Amino acid sequence: MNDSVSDLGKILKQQRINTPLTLQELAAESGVSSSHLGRIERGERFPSARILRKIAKPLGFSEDELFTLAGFLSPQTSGVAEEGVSRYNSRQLDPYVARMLAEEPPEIQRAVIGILSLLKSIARGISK
Amino acid sequence: MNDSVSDLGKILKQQRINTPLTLQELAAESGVSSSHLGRIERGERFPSARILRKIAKPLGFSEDELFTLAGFLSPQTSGVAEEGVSRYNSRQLDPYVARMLAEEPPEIQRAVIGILSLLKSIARGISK
DNA sequence: ATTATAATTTGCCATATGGCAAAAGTCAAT
DNA sequence: ATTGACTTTTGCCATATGGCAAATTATAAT
Repeated sequence: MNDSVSDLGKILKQQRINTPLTLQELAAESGVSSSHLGRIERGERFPSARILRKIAKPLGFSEDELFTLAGFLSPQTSGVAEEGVSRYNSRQLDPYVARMLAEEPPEIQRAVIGILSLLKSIARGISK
Repeated sequence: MNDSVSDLGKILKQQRINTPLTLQELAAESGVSSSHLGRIERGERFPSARILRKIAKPLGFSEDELFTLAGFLSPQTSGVAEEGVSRYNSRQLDPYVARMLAEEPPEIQRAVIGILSLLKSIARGISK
């Protein structure tokens, strides 16, 4: 299991909480049992494509997006030659992150960056 | 099992024969056992997303294409959902913000979103 | 036909998925 | 504290997936 996979549960939960929905409500809307959804969120089960597809709309994801997050689709273009390309491209913006941030108005988006650099400079100060 | 599902096997076999490849060769190239591939072709098993992804390239399919054939993706989704997405497409990601965030590793990017939603939920609590 | 070789199918099994119902937490209002 | 209404987690089980090795079935080549 790689990072993105173990993160999937967190992402799904965060999105559900944000929406906001309870597990039971999501279960009702998606047709997936709440117990299974719970296990998926805490990483005890990995959702199949069928399940992913069912929960996409209620959570406001596009199918592609969820599939990419789940590692079922490779990001963006099809046809990456090597599967052992182990290292994640760190110069890319996580699609989930992009989508979440895009929902915020521009001033909030920039404030987020401001806070981030503030935190980074604080961290730099501490580590010195 | 419905029609389209039982068709998938025929399609895959057709494509393999056309390529041309034997089951064993496809197995070698895809990393999926030939016995499993055989069962998939004759409809005794249904391929998971992981398996589909593995065999896509050797067979000359794009991932999207195979996923759509398998019924995992609804036909013609390219990131933009056709339905009630009013809440989401209204906004765009500031290019500057995108550039700054893209320089951070994925876990930081997601942490930023986590902090943002935390702040938002706190704010919601206050305003109530 | 007979053997050799490659290709496909089958038997068996280990593991993963996912649902249902019961148990365990949460939380507000007495 | 206790009740009652939700929400989440757990126990258990039925089913599906997928690999390995043996068995079967083509396909040639003497």
